[in-house]
Amino acid sequence: MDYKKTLNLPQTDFPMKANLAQREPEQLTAWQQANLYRKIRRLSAGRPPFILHDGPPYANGHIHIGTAMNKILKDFIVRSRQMAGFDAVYVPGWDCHGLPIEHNVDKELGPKKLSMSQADVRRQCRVYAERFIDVQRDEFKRLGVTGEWENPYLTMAYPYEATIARECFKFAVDGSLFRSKKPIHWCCSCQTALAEAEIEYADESSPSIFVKFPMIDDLGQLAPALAGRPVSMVIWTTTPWTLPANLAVALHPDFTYAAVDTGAEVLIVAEDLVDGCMEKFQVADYRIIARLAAADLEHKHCRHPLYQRPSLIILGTHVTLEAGTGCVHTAPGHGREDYEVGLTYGLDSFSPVDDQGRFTDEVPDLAGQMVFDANAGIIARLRENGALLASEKIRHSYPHCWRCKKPVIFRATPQWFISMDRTGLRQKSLTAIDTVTWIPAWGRERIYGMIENRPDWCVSRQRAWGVPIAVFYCAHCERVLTDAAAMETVYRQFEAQGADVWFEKSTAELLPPGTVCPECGGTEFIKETDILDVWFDSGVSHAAVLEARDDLVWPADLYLEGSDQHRGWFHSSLLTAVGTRGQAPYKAVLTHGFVVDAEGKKMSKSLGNVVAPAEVIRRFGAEVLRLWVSAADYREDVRISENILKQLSDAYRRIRNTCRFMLGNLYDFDPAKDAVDRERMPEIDRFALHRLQELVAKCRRAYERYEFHTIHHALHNYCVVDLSSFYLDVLKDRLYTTAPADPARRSAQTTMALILDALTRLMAPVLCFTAEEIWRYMPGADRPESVHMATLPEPDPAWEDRSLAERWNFFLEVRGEVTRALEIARAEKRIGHGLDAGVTIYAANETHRRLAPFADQMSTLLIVSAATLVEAATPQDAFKAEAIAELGVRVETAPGQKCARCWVRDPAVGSDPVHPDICPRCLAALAAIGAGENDH
RNA sequence: GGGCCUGUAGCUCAGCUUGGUCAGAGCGCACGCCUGAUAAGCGUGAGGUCGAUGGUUCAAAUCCAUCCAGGCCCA
Repeated sequence: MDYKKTLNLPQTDFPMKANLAQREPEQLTAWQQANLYRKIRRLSAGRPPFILHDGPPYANGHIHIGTAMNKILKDFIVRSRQMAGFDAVYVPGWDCHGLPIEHNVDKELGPKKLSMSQADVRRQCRVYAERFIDVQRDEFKRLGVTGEWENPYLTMAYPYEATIARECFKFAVDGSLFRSKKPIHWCCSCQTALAEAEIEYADESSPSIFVKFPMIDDLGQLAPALAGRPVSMVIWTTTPWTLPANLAVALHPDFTYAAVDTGAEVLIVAEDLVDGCMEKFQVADYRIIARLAAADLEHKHCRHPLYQRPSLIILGTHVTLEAGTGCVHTAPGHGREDYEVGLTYGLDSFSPVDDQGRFTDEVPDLAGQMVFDANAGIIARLRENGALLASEKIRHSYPHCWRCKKPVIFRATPQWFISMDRTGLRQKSLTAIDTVTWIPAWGRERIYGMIENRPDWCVSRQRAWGVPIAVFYCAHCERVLTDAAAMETVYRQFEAQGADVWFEKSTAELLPPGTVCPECGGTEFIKETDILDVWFDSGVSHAAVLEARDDLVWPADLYLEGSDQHRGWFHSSLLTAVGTRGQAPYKAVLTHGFVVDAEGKKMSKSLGNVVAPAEVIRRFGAEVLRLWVSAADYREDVRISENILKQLSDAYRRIRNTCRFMLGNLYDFDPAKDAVDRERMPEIDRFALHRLQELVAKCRRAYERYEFHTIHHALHNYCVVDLSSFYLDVLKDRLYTTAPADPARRSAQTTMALILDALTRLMAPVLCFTAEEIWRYMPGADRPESVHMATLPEPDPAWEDRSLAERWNFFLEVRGEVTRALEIARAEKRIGHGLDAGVTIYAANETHRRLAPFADQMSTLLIVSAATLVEAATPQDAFKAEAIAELGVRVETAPGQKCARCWVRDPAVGSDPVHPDICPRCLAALAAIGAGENDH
């Protein structure tokens, strides 16, 4: 007889092979058709909100692996908070304005751009951004990320643009917004400001000159040897044309400066550079007559080499010994570092150069000359004055305009700033930082240091694609118009027609008639045409999104971005919120690291180690990508490689198969009718469920703390260690060989159903596709239609039993010793399958006492045919346990014949005349099934 | 050059706060078993001087210093 047909072997259509790349899109479509997202929203009405506010990615190009990780992490949080009982609305956003898009549009337009108005160019930029929002939206959805994809926020949406303008105006009203000159890259040929990204570096030949700045103050007090001597600071520069704008000479605070007597005069240079300089100046005979600390020279004055005006000696850490003299010519209007250091000494950003690069009337002797052309004349004048110590040519890397390829200059132009200190923004922000939970905690130090030290926020850009700094200033008194009612009429127009109206309409058309300057009574106003830094755009998302939408709350519960955003979005959001509302816009800020390659190196095209999310999805599925995100401790940098993805595929298959096995054994189980009460369950089932509670508790805690890698390891370990290699393995005999409705079998099924239910819910935020797939196959009807409408399991105290767990954990240790003994017998070819074996377990004293309760189920639990517990010392020839005292194992071939049905060896096999090849246990099962009697 | 952070088996992670059974887990690998989870399942085993070097201590993966490698942000 074929007894196999009388067994309850697993049956399921749940596929072993996931075929993720193909099936995931089908699942996404099914969710969409079922309107799952809306159902979840309706289901959550009235629940407490949990708002993760999305930091907007830039609407340009395809998503990369880092963006994918960021969005997947957000999805874990949104889904797990949703399933934890919150109403977790997630509104994704896009950052739409800014230079990269404007550049790409420029490239696409080519020469056509020249004939287009700014408004036309802006329209093209808008179309471009829309295109990539669609691309990225599809890519994000493909990752399984849920949210308001049909209703995202866009920084270029008209109401959003109006909010940007209004928030900016608030800074104008409270006096934080001011204009000041600051040096920027400027192309004299294109007559335009250039961003760093628009600069190309190329080798250029420049003058290299060493110039004396005679001391005005006498240094006799610092060094008697200098009293009454002609003393000069010596500077080096490669841009002689900036000398007319010189206001200071900078020294490094830590360097020592040498006063070098060359006979006729005394020159001051950094001590370490004396010999090199003297060689350059062709001074053979010299000696150091004094050494001066930089700090002692600070605030002294020397004289400008061309004009009768002083130049201040200042200190700055940007000074180096790599070239020159260690004394740096400082023109705050013509250099970035010069400007920064100038600010701390209150120096003016003097920049007597016009839009075309010609000197202005502020330099009468050079007025009208192009700066580069002026170099020769300036050098000649210096030589005449006796101020020139050396002059040569050098080739060095110099910035050029990306468009016209001509060399660019640094030139101070009027820019708009938000002051960090006029209204106490810095201090208020620092205070606000400590009301926020920073995860990891060092995030607090990082942003605190940045806010503490940052300069005023330069918010103006001389570009086309952005939101204007929508303010007017009085043509008469130059003050910013702060008439809120008048300005509100402008912002209403933004709301209705977009910020484009600012560029399309005249001042008179924008402002209500009769608008008067409250300061001076003037009636003429000038419209500012600079646009805002895009960091301001995204920085006010808390106002444009959190405050504006009824289903969101201010402040957000959480912001989550890469650690670079301490300088970026966390930073700009903090400043705009504190400046206008006095509080941080977030309760907590979570940061993740960057995705790096197998060696921990950053990804770059040149290294060829870039991993594209689309490629990972195609080969492994989004689910494996999600598993990768869940497995890593994202607070540090996260590695990705072929090997790592392979490993996660294996882990995925293990989890999937474990669930599939349980599904296969639940094919005839109806929880409503067949479930078994705890009181009637065998201990091992109760132990499995106790362990499940521990798993649930651990995962809930980890979700709470956003520690997803803990969940991944716990889930995987539970599937492998608790289920697959122990509980489910032991269960097979009970599930397969007993009668279908045998209470023991029903108990096993009850246990598996409970485990599977909890497991599926626990994995749902991470493995959103697979959890849903399992959910559809699970037995029972009393369940939400989607796992994503369900809640996370909670640890159920009814299933907890610590003393039982303690007993069983000890038994598991013993089991480990027995498998070791079995392995030895297997290696000696005495047994093959474990069911070939009969074991005798020798235990004494305490060990025996703890093992005794397991005596009569030992063979089942060890999956051997016979197991006898003997209270005795371990005989010499038996296996002696190492880790457990007074425990030994003897392995022999089990007595009797192998039952043809259950494969367990039993001396009683053969005793039944009708079924001579099966055991009494199987006979009873056959009787219960009602099968067998008429089958042969 | 500065600020913040990281460095435990081939891989992903525990352990480090509160120094002394703390050198662990799973995967992978090797070998074996099974063929009633089968492009599955079970078992056993090998693998790390805890980035390096100094120091503190009776004792350091765990505390301190320096260095090396790497990341983010500035310059």
